[in-house]
Amino acid sequence: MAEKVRIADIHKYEGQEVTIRGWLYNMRSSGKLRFLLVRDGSETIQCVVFKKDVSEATFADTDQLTQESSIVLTGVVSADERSPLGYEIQVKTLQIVQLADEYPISKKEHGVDFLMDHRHLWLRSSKQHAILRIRHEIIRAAQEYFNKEDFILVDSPVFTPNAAEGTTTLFETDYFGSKAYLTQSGQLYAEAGAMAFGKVYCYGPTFRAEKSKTRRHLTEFWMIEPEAAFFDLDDDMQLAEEFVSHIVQSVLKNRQPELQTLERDTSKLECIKPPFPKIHYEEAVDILKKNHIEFRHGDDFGGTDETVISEQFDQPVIVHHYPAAIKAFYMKRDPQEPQYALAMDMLAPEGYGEIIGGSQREDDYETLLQRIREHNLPEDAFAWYLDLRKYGSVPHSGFGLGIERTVAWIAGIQHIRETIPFPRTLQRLNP
RNA sequence: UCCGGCGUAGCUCAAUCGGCAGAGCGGGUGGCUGUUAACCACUAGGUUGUAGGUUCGAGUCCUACCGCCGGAGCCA
Repeated sequence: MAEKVRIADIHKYEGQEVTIRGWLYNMRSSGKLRFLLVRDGSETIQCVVFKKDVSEATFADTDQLTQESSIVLTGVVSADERSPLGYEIQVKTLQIVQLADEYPISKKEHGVDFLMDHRHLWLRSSKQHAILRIRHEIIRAAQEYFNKEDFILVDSPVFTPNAAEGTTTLFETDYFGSKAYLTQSGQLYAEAGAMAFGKVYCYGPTFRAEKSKTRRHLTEFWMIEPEAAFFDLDDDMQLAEEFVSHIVQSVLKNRQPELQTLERDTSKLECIKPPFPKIHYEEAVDILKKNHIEFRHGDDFGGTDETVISEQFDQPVIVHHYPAAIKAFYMKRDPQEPQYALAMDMLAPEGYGEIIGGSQREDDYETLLQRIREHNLPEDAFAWYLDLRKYGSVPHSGFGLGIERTVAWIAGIQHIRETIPFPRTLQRLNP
């Protein structure tokens, strides 16, 4: 009985008979020869069927095979220079598990909309494999970093009774007769966690009902949000830069083949090491002025503005001290210059935009209550949040990192919709 | 919501000035003992997004609608 092996491990079995289980990626035939390209999720390998080496029934079976038919085959592993993997399998027996119907995704070009309609099948192709493996590595490395730094995972709820920030449109749902909203951030709950555990993070999906139609937007995206007690804005920025460089270096270390598949210029990633450049909002505005960009002082930066600012640097750049007027109610103001919030955004290089938004939080009860009133937010819904300022309030800070934008940047993908298995956008809820 | 673009075979596209709707891939049949998006021959496959209009004649021009894509605003 041949050992069942993953194709990724095939190099350990040269000269031995093995069984692999997978799907037919492609087949080429040449008279009495059949070349089956078989993938099993871990890798793809060419399997050679010689008519004289197999039974007549087995050889006849290969003629029926269609793209993506599921098969189990047994054969001997042999080294071969002509194979991209370095090995191929000389087939002895072949079992068809299921003969696939005509497969909609051919090896030629397809449009994005067609591929997205078949996203459940598109995930099988090599480019999507590479992207999602990099996504996996980014999430793994992010959790590894927080674990190493003694942050505790304290997840936030998805159903919430109120908006974290009054401005953004929320998805409304019926919650047994009353209204509930899908969360747009786990931050407020992470703050409660930080007061309980000191250092925490949450990781989960977040939802924005904004009608944004750009390559940087999804209606459902994943965010990882650390929050730490006794952290000021400087501590927060230092955490952010060390966290992001750990993620980039982990991808470089563990996902080289995937980066090559995507033809990513890794020299742009190798230089990502702390410290990152940190500039005041006013310095960022000066950069826009020098580049003759029309910009109204006091506004937030648009997509083009972000690109121009980030192009001045090889590394991600952190912009801090935004005008308080354009920032969320919970952000603490700078005591020296109260017109500025102790806020910071991290902009990814190469025009990939904002990947982190964070701040030091307002920790004074009266000030926070006043902000809630100024923003016309329901006081009773925030009673528990205000409690955090009544029972041992301390300076604290945190940030949120958008997973999909980070994947797009590190993997070098133009459009964010390919960085998540099943994207949800303004126009797409299926599959 | 606003601005711009595109809808032709299962898929990706072509069709000159308004004049017989085509190719490649995929499917089917046959051939080939080392193929690398294999190749060769033959073959099936169409309400040109929908509705109306102009014209001897519309894939092509006009109007409306529908769908999708890109960008702006807003944000991670």
